Amino acid sequence: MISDFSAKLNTCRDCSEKSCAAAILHAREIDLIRENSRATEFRKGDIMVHAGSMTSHIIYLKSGLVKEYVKGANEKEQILQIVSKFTYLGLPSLFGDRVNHYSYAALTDVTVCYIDVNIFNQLIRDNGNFAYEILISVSRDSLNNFHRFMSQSQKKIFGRVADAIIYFSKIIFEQESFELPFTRQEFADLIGLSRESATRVLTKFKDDGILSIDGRNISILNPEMLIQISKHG
Amino acid sequence: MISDFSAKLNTCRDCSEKSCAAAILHAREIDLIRENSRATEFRKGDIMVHAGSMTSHIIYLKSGLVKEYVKGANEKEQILQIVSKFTYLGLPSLFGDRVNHYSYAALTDVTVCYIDVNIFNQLIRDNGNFAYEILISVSRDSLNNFHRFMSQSQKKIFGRVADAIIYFSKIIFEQESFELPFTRQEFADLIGLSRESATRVLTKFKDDGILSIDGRNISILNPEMLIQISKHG
DNA sequence: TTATAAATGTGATATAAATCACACGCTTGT
DNA sequence: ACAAGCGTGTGATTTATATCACATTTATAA
Repeated sequence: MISDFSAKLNTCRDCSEKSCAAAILHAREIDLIRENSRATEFRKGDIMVHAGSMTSHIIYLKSGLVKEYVKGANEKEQILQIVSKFTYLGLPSLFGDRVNHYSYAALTDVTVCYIDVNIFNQLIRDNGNFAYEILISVSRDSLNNFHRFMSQSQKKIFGRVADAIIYFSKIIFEQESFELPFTRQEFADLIGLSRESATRVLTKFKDDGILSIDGRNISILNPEMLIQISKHG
Repeated sequence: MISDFSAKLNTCRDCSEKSCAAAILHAREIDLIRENSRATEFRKGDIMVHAGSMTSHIIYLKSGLVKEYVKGANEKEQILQIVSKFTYLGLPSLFGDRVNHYSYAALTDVTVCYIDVNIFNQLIRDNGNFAYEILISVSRDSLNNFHRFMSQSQKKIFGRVADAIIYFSKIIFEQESFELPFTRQEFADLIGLSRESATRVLTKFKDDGILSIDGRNISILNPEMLIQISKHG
């Protein structure tokens, strides 16, 4: 973590990286956040939160990409999702037992705000509209996780890789060309495959002219075909 | 569905089947619910909600057991969870696109209350404490789904069946002996197995003296062993 | 009751994907 | 510049679980 002595100077009121939910807050509520939050940064590769630790602050992601993951029994990593900016991390854990159920690690350099959980809870109780926005966010997450779950449990490896590529293209990067922010192993962990299988499918897609692949750089050449594969398998 | 002309007579204020969240509401808010809700019943086997349909009312489950499920590509059913009484159905869908993402079917005879979604949303916006309770509920659900997901994607069939048995014993029935409220096929659908594999594992557990099985009636004879199996794989 | 369908158990076989094994680049640091 | 170590591709082999096929039991209905 990079220490940041100017942190307390953050001015939430006109922060350009404010969340949709925070946009709803009254000026005095924003000030309450300002007085009880702290901006900081993480470097690519840093572990931000360990699963199992207690939550004292909620983390708001201002910029960068973060992976949400857990380690299973056999130390096998399952990546739950890639989180991009303007998102609160670990909301479901906050409203449960206050123990973080997931780990978070920075995939790129990242800037965040720590907000005291008691203040955050207070805002939810005091401002139903804020609570409503948070509910929307938690719900969207829940549905997304479910869709990933269905992809993993019902589709074969070609369908799953297709889903992952579509996910990056549409949701994360909003482009047909992008650079995967991680290794093949992590790509495999995201969709619950072995590294070798993931590789094999990617090369197959390359050979079939569906993708152009150069290391971590991927371009979708045939989006229709990709959608077909996603649907079928 | 059984028609119920006395429905409008429900008296939410002293309803003994009120949710934790509703217990927080003020008298006038409860009255608002009463004026905009309707009690009704379903028979065992009835489909209550079809995935894909629009949400106009939220369903509160007053008694009985319900399965939350979806049908995958190949018509293969994945059961997400068994929902028991005092639970709102389909909350994540409500705060998303208002389309039901899951289907619901009654596993037993069931009594429910329909509550107008606009009223429900209004209550959330007006009463942060109510919103907070709903958030807790959505979050708990989200974490539970995640745990089931991990069980299915990382464990082998013996571990998965063990998890399912523990789930019924601890969460649903709170007893070591219980009657499964569905067929072997549905049991398999809950943990993402083929019917045959599910059967085989159950008979193995029976032969090993871990369970006593008579049709749908199951008793746990060796809970420690079951936990061991769950942990290992 | 009898007939018909649905649910269940169980062996044999098929198969998708993991695992194993190893070669070939790239970094990275001394 | 070289060694040491990751990350990556690719073939051969293994394995867990689905699928198939069929017998048996249990429900449902006429």
